[in-house]
Amino acid sequence: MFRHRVWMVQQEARSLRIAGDGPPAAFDALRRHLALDAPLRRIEDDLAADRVLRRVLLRTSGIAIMRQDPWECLISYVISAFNNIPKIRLTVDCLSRRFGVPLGDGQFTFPSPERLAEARRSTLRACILGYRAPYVREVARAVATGALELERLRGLPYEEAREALLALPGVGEKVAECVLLFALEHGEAFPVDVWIRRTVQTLYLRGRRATPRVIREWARDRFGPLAGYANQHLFLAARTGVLRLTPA
DNA sequence: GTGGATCCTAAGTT
DNA sequence: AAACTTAGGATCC
Repeated sequence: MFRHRVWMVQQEARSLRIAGDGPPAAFDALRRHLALDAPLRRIEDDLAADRVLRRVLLRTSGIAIMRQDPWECLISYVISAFNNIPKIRLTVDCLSRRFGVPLGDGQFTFPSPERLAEARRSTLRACILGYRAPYVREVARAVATGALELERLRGLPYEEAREALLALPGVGEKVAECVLLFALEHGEAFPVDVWIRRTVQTLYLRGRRATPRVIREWARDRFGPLAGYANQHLFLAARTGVLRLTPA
């Protein structure tokens, strides 16, 4: 589902087949949403200058970083903290059913900031948010009142956009970097979770330990505007197990 | 082999 | 720096 419309997107050998009825403008918007316009050849050629990535790319080539909706992305990652993926899905589905707009076919849109901002804490907790409930509501309130203008962060320098996100409750370094990279088009963002940390330590630091902050700064220094793409190739390789990493 | 109790884990942040 | 909600997976009867 994209912008209140249901689309069929099917993976082909080296491309995507998109089906759905809507004006050409909506189709183009979906293409940009999926980042089908990203210059992957050039990006990967650049990254391949790095010895480690050159090897990783053999297994991960072809991925693009979607341009997600900032609001939906922000809330989703606030929910993701210290949580697991199946449960994150349950929560997002629950919130959509209770606060989203029904599309008539059994599906619901992601809830608006306004609806979440006025949600009762008890209702939020019913969606298994647990201790994150007040975070979600406060973030929703910041967006609903205009105290936080997410779209404006897109055009700000990376550091400034980052600071604005970190000021929100429930948003730490990792979540902020995710929103910067996946929604706000800040390509130098480098989210460090346990997988990325382990991978970087093993492949680049000879197994030596480093804090998330050190790793993030190291990555930005090394890969610049492509740090985010480097991150995703390393992450995918780690999670799909093609690197045979020893757990740290 | 199936079912249920129990323990552990999980896309971090405060 | 310890504590945090809680569903799902792993382990063990």
